Amino acid sequence: MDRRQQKTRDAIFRAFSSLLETKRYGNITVQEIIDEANIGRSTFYAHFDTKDELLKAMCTNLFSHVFSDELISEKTHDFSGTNNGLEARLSHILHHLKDSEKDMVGILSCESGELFMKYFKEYLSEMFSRYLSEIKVNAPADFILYHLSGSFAETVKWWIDHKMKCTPEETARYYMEVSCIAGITGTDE
Amino acid sequence: MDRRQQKTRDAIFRAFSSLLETKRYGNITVQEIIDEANIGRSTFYAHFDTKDELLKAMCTNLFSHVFSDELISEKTHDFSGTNNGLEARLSHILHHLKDSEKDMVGILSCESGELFMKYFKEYLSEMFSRYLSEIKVNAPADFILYHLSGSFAETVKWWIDHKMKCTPEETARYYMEVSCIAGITGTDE
DNA sequence: ATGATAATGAACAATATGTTCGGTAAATGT
DNA sequence: ACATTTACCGAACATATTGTTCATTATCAT
Repeated sequence: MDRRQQKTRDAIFRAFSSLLETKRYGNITVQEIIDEANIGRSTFYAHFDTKDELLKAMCTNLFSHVFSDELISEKTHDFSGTNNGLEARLSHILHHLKDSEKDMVGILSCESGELFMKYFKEYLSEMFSRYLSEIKVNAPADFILYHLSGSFAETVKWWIDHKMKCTPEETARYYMEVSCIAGITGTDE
Repeated sequence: MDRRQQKTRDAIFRAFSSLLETKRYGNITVQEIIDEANIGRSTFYAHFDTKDELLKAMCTNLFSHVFSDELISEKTHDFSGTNNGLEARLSHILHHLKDSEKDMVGILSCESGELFMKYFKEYLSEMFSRYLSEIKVNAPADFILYHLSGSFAETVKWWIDHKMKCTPEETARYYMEVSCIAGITGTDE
C-alpha cells in the first residue's frame, strides 16, 4: 500500500480515536475528523464513504489483532493439549484488548459501542460455537450462543468501565464463575 | 396537561416510533420527525431540546409501564408469599414488554438500542440488587449485578430479535437456565 | 526521470440545526 | 360567555454539515 494512503489512513484513525475520547460517536462530525486529522475534505471521502465505515474498519483492525491467536490456533489445530482451555483463551483475548486500551475506551462510548459490540459478538459467537457441544443446558443452542457472547462482551465492557483494574485472569475467572459454562475446560479430545 | 401538548407529544412519539421501524436512530433527523409528526419546527424544540431527550422520554414512558408492578409490589411489600419468585417476576416484565412490541423493535435498532439498554439495565440493576444477598458466587458484587442486568437485557434483545416467538415464561426459563442464579427463588422470608 | 497515483483546497448545492418572533387558534377557569 | 393564558404555526434566520467535483500540486514506484 502506498505510504501516503497509509499515512492519511492512520491520521484518520488517530483523529477519530482521539475525538472518541471526549465525544460520543453520534455527535462527532466528519468535519471534525477532517480538522483533527488535518487532511483535505475530499481525502476523507476517498478513504471512507461514511462515518460508520470508518468505525467498522477500526473495529476490524482491532479484532484481527485481538483474535489473531484464535485464528492461528484454529488453523494449526494445536490447542487441544496443554493449557488452552476456554478460560485461558478468554484471558488471552482480554490481554490483547488491554493492548488497545486507549481505542477501546473511546469506541465503547455509547452509540459507537453498539456497533463495536455487534462486531465483537460476531467474533465471540464463532469462538464459543466450538464449545457448544459440551454445554448441557436446557435452552436453544442459538440462545446459549447469544448469551455467552453477549455476557462476555458485557464483561469486557464492565472491565473497561472499571479502568481495567482487574487482571485479565481475574476478569476471565469472574466470567467463568458467573457463567453457565463453569465446568467447561475446552481441553478435551 | 393541556390537550394540545398531549396531542403533539403523542404525534412526536408516534412519528419517532414509526421512523425507527425503517431507519437507525443516528440517521433519523429532527426534520424527519417534524415532517412525519406534521408539526411546526419550533413546536418540536418546545417539547424536546434534543433527539436524545426524546428517546430518553420514550424509554422512561415504556419502563414506567413495564416496571409498574415492580414498584407497586415493592411499596406494598406483598410479594413475599405466593408465586412471586424471581422467575415469575422476570416473566412479568417480559409480558409488559410484549405489550409494547412495536416500539421495542424500533428502539432496539442499533444505536438507539444502546441508550435503551442503558436505561433498561438501570432499572434491572435496581431490581436484581434485592436478590444479591442470596447469590453465592465468588466475584465482586457490582460485577454480578452488572452481569445479571446485562445478560437479562441481552436475553430480551434475543427474544425480540426472534420476533418474540417464545412465550415470556419460556424466555424467563432460558434465562434462569443459563444464569448463575438458577437456585434463587426470591420467595424467602 | 516519468507516468501513475494520492492529497489538496476551493467551490458547490442540498440539507440540517437551533433560534426568534408576530400571529393565530385552542384550552382553561371563573 | 368571556378574558386570559398557553400552545402551535410558519416563516425567516445564521450557521454548520454533507457529499461531490475538479483542477492543481506533491509523492510514490520503478
